[in-house]
Amino acid sequence: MSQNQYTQILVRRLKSVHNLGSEEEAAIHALPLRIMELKAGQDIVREGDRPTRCCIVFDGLTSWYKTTGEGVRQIIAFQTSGDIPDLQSIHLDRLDSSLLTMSKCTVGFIDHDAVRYAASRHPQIASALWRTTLIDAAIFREWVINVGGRKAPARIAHLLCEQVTRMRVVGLVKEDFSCWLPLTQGDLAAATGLSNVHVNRSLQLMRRLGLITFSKSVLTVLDWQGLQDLGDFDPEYLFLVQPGRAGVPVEL
Amino acid sequence: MSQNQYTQILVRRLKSVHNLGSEEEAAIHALPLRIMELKAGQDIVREGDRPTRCCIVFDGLTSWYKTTGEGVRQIIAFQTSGDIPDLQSIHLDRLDSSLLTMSKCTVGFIDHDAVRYAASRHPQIASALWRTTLIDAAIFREWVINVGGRKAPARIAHLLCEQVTRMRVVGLVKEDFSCWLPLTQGDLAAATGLSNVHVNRSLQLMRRLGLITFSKSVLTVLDWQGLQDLGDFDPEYLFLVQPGRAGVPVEL
DNA sequence: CGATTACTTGACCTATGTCAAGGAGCGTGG
DNA sequence: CCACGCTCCTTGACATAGGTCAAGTAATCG
Repeated sequence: MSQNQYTQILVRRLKSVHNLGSEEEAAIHALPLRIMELKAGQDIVREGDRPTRCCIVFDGLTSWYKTTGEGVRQIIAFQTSGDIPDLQSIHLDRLDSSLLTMSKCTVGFIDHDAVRYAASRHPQIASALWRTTLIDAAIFREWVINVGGRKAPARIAHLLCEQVTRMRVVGLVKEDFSCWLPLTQGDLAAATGLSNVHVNRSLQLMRRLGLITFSKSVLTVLDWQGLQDLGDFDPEYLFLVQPGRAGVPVEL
Repeated sequence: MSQNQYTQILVRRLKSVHNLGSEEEAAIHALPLRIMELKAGQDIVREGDRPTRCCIVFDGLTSWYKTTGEGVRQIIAFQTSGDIPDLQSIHLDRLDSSLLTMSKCTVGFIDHDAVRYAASRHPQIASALWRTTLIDAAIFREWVINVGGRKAPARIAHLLCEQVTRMRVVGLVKEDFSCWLPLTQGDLAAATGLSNVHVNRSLQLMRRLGLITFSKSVLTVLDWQGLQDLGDFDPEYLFLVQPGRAGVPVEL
């Protein structure tokens, strides 16, 4: 894959978040991007780090996580193709959580300085990036509700709905509503604040209800409406734009 | 209180988040601010609204909340003096949660257009505002961990630690480590994802341990270290700056 | 002073966690 | 190609944190 094909993924993502002109597109394509392949289970950056560059996910799945004093690992967010996990590090020098590859990943790195320069030259880019971080925050808010207010099966269903929805937007869900989701039941447990065993049992319930199939990292949704109902899922908080309507043209 | 005294609160807050020059200060003082007094228990804005202005809290306590399909109310965040709860609405037109006054409040409103204009003229202000929303996001992340990964007493202790820490920064905690915290046990339950009764019992435990006193909306911390230990609290995620060091001078 | 709201307590229930063991799949090295 | 050793999934028995219900008390307020 050429450099240009990677930046194209970034352009598409940002255009789905905010209007960008051709000038801005060119500026994004001109960003100095370093591509890296990473194995599964690697920390990309760790809590306490002070990175000087941003990470962009092009392929694979990554997650933010943090460990409590009692040693419980809590996953806070997942990122797939097009996501910029640590965009916030442009303005928050110190990382408050760790970023982990959940699978083999292709990621890119861009120096903060380059991002800042592009943003200062192109207010549209700055707006797009800001809006991206605001959507991330909206997702965190929904996660608070998910782990704080829903029962086990609903939590898991909600999480799966979110993943499928976000992956669908970037073309990672097949016609038959199946997608590659490289998460173990233990990972789902860490993301929902449940135990391993209980996730297992809840998944069995969801299978018995005919909602999903999930094995060997392949999730298939058999009953999308049913899954959304179980998970109390309403995608509004993801602030997706209708295809064709390229974001809300808010000017700085 | 004069208009200027209110904008002064805003200036102080933003300067604690990011470097601002005298020019930027002047621009903030020039913002058209409308002050309002609100009673306790009022929705300032609601999920689904498309506000055209930002809200700033000058006095009292407000909260973001959302209600699940099963009717469980989950509080997602609290705001006190100097906080700008719905700053994100500059870029996200639709609100994904509702903002409620937990007490009598003095709030101010500034039109989005005015904020955008100030931000476009003064990159430092734009950076300060962006950084503010990023810190909010860091707090959401910590809340995910809190409700997802900690036991009841730890959750409550962590929440109280956060509130006390944030209020201390803006001078709302007295010498004797007491502060006005207008929350019922039911509110604490909604914020921690616990039941009313269990919050009651956990608070009793914390009192028995000699950590706090909490009655009639007055919280007194008797053992700050003990409370932090119980709550597994580390304030790093709040990105406070040492007094004197006015934020990290990151340029757009 | 009655009504309302918040707090407290006890009894009981259940969702979820913990522990432990077995099985299935899979990559690696001999 | 087998065998070992992973890691993950599954299941059962049991434990417990926390929820629910219900009633009573205390505080607050018009």
